[in-house]
Amino acid sequence: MNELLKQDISKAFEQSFNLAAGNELIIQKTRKEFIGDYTINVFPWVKQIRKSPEEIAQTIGNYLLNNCHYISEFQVIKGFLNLSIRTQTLLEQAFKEPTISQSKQQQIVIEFSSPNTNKPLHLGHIRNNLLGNSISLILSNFHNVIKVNLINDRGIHICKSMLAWQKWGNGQTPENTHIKGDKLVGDYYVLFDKEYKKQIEQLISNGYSKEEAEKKAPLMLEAQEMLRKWEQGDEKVHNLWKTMNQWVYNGFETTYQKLGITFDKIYYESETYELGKQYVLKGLSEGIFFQKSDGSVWVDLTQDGLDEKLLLRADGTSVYITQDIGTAVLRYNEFKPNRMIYVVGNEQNYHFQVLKLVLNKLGFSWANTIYHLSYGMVELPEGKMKSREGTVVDADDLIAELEHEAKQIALKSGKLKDADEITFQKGIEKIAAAALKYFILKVDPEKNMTFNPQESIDFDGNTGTFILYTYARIQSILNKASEQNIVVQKPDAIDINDKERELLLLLIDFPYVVAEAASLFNPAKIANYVYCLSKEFNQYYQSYPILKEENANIRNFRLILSQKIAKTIKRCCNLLGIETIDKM
RNA sequence: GGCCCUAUAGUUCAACGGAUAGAACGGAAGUUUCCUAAACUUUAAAUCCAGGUUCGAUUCCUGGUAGGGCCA
Repeated sequence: MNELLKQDISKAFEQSFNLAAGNELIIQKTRKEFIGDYTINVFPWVKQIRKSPEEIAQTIGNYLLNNCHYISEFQVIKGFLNLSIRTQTLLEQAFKEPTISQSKQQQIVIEFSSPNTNKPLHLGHIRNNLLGNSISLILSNFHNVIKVNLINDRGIHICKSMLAWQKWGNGQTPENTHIKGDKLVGDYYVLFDKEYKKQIEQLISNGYSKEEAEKKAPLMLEAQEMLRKWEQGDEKVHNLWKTMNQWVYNGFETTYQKLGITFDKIYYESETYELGKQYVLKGLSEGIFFQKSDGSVWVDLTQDGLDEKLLLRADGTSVYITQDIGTAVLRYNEFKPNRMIYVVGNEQNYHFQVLKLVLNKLGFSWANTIYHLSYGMVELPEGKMKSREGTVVDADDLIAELEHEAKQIALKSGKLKDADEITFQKGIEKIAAAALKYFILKVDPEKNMTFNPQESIDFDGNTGTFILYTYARIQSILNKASEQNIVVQKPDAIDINDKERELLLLLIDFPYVVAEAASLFNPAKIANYVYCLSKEFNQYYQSYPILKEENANIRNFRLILSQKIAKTIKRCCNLLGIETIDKM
């Protein structure tokens, strides 16, 4: 519809004013207080044409009315040209299958999640996972998408939890404690920190400076020793490392399943950091990087407006970026993607600038295909989540809490009471997941968002529940229709009311919304759209009978419209990684 | 100290440079003999400040202020 209008309006400008409308031509929806469906604004051309806005709009309007069969009337208000589309055309457009994309255009690798194996997943990870997953789903309409995860499974922080377990673990395992693996390991990480702090305080009271104490604390020295042993391939350390990491992976898997997240390929930092090191050393020998007197390797980015950046520590151990270099190369060689997307928080904006530059300097022309999909932090009302202060919102706890709340509401309202135990539980889980996913995804990714644990996530208003409810309502109507042996079929020529018109226009919008979401990497566009569609339908439902409409032709139309809306809601939900349910 | 990001009702979010800035929650007032009230209707309430560009600025530019982040 949009394209068609654009073409014809461009033609109108050419024929009437011998002028290319160009990029200035923007079609928007007519505001509700005016008559019309689509609006263009002729102000941009007033200077060139040297006529009044009203005159220009009038001319274009006349041209369209005379030359385009689908325009039924137009109105000019100031510089705005409001066009009305023939109902028949709207019906055709709204009910045809949306052609989102014909062929897979590009190969895209998208990395998201990227957890550390020393801590359980929290709300920040949830945002990352949901964004990555939804964007993959959206892009899959246009491209061949490969979802990858990079697990940060090595380094000093991992050794800390290993060391603590070794010292104080008493042979605890997820099996014998019934504690989820990632939680158990996380507990030991916290324990390390606690004991480490005690040692620091002890040393300070013995006259050490804070800095000295932090370096000299025996626990820290032991952890560092463990890391060295790990890097040398010490068998005992490696066995412990493998065991504990496996606990964590099992734990993560449970959470991923709850969120409906899967990956096509998992990379481990322990398998890529050596490769990264090789490239850093290669760059050093080629004079791309330089070495400081202590032996550390750096890259000078002052020419590019940045600082010098450390690539390899003095003791030869690698830093974050070292392994990112290795992983990028590995990934490129494996998939030869046209584009590599990294879904990583905006705290790492600088890091990715550096990564791109470093890869460029190493001569990888594909470095420019890297796109850092940067998203804002999830904050609490009192500020950042801090694990030390215990304010981190744990992913599993949050999901459990939401399920509990959904259950209470369902029991109280008597919903789902006919369902058997399993269907009921499944329904609750899906409702809770939808509420969480929608809550996170409706916010523009680049913005920081606030999460209030007390108020938690709403089940009323602009929420995932509302969307699911609308869908279930329509399913209920359609089920009743089929019970009454009413066949949903195309109606004959029909007059439609304003609400129906609004709904048709929204349906026509769907493919454009998906395209916009894809080009902006922004699932919030889909979320806003589906909310708008659901709200519009609920209002419609309230004011007009659908199944109970007596005129069979109108009833037919209303049923087929409802069916189409349900289908579109479901599509949107699926793009957000949300599963719909037929009853609630 | 250098660089980056953000700023919209009491709160959480919308609004390709376009018409009277939309919603939700919360507040106030209503709607169940009728297709699911997790819904619907009515109502009060906002663009951080000062300049600039433009026919037109919440949106773009400059300078403040406040918050967040990154690099030392």
